Amino acid sequence: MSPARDGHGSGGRAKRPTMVDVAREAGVALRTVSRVVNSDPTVGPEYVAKVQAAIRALHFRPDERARQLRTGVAGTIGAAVRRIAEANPALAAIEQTARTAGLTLLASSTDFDESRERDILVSMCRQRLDGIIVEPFGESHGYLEPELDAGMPVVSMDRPMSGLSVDCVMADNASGIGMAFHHLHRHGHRRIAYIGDSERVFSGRERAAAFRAALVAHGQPVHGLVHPGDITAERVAAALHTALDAADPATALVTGNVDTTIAVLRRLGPQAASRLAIVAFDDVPLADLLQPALTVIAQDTARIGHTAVELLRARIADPSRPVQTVIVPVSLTVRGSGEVPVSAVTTA
Amino acid sequence: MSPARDGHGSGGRAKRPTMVDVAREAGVALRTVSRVVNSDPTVGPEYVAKVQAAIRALHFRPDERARQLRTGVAGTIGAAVRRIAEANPALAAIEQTARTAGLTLLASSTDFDESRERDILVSMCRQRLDGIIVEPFGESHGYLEPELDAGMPVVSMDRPMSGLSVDCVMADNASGIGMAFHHLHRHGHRRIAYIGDSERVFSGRERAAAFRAALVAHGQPVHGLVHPGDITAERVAAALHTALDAADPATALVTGNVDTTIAVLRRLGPQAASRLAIVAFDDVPLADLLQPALTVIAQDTARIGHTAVELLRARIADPSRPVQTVIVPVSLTVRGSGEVPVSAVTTA
DNA sequence: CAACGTTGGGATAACGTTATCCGGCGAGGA
DNA sequence: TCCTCGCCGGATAACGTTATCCCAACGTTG
Repeated sequence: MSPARDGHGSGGRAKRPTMVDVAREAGVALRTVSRVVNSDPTVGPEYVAKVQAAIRALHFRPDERARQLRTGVAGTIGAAVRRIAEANPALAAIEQTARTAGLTLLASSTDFDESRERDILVSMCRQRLDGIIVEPFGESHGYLEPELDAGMPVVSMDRPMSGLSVDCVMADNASGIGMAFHHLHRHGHRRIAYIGDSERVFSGRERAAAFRAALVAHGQPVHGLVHPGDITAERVAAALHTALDAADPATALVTGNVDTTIAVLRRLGPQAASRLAIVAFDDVPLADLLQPALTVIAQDTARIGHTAVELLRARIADPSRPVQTVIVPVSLTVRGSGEVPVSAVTTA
Repeated sequence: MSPARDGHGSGGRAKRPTMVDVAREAGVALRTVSRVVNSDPTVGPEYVAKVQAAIRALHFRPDERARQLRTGVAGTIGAAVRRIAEANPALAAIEQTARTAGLTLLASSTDFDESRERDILVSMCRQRLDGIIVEPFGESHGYLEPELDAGMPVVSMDRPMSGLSVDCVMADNASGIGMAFHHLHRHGHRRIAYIGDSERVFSGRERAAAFRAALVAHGQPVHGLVHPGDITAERVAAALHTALDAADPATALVTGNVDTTIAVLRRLGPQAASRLAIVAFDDVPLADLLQPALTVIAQDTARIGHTAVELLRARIADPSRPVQTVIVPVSLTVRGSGEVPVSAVTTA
């Protein structure tokens, strides 16, 4: 019922006031308004007061686009991640760190779609953002090379960027898988299976390889125990069947990422899941409320996100600094599912 | 190891090519380049080819900021929600719908902080976005009034915007609470308690009021059964104590939002939780993996997000259209926790 | 008293794009 | 053959801001 909205006579859009309007209102030069807006200290207090009064009276808000066009800096960095709007603690850390550094964050979901990823990155370049953090999905990022040459700072997160030498921060996948394996091994398990993401994806490739290495290091046969692939209900079901319904069934399971973990738990159901030792790579929201609570290899997502922003800021500050890759350690969080003893299976 | 990155002699930033450079390279006028970039059909094919070749040769990318400054439209809408980077299906729907409409989405977390919310909204106004979707948190949004007058389209989501007449889309809180109550009542429960968000928050207020109304409608006493408040472990524990350890303990529980639900489940622990009938307002990720699986009142988040974008687009297209509030129905998802019989408690 | 730094504000040229206005050129009609 | 009309490309003025240059006024000093 506010009369404000449908005013302006009929159809005439209210033009926003500009600095010229403010200058006229304050009876002052344009340059002075600019100085006040940028809180330049060389303006007399009475002028400052006059200008600020005019700004308030006219409800003036400087146009950020014009400022960016003129100064060249955006004060904004982009983040192209697989999914915003899903639990993504690294993105939360990025946002937090960016905010602290006085940077606006423009986040977009690549949505596991290579062409969408490209659209987003190109769009971010067109917007002349100060830099981009990307969780790369596709395999060919050659189209970014001219952008890098033109000085666009880029940091990749979670996996390196195919063919491009950019700063990168990622978790220690190999150690994490090793820790998971050793934990289960220490609890007596000898037949340990792995189900994870496709080896087309970098992290899926690294984790599967690390698991094979762990099997070999412990003198175990690899056959039938390592199941990387697309995360579909059918494929996960097939992998579980191979691993658990064999003559010599696995008594423990390592899952390779959040989606795999959830698919496995859904497939197993509460009964079977509680009789199997499970260590999941990546922490899962509400993992502590499951039964048994989920033992996980947790990435230090806060540090990953923070590092990504700091690498980007360093690159923005000094474009010629050497390219750097940061590996962030992972940690084991014991909650119950990874400590299910071997005997639990035999009693089933 | 790519030689690309540290090139450019020493310290000289490679200046990006502009349309003038492209025009010179193509031996053509600036205007022609602009027409090609905007795919204006009145350009001869051989000119188009020449310009496109020059664009490719120079790796030219038009500067979006300049375009926006000139044309006035941003092609971008803002979303100020409580948390990106957390499960937020409505935000996912907003992003999806915006993308389909050819709009870029700029999402930011207000983070339950009123001053941060203000910063974000003002910043979005300064960026002259085409419109803003906001999940309002604070109580005073008067500072947005001049923006509305200046024609900034705003849509509020989940709750109305205090004192401002803007389009709004939200879930049917009252019906949802009513459905939850009736569901539990139909399963024989007579002592049903409610724990939810603070009544300072609009939805917390609406849901608590609806629950009180349901109690009254069923001739139940209200005392000791309705517990709105801040969502802290202590407060939730106290509320549970009041509701469950009374002389006439509650046998069923309605939780008022996701955070409350999780806090309640954490406090109860798996044993107690499985002996109590629970219907949660708002669906929870992995709700189906809990034991028992969680029965919920689910908002139609896809529709809410979609509607928010559509309301915004309609407002952008016609700023003088009447302000509209859309209430989106909720639905009951039966999974187990809401169907625990009364006897389960007495056997404890 | 004149010359000189210093402080603080005014005109004006960018930033890179789009849009308005216009002029050149080939074709069709008288 | 000349005029006019349609068509397509070229100079130029915006969009709203910041930054460069410059000058007026003031206080200080030789």
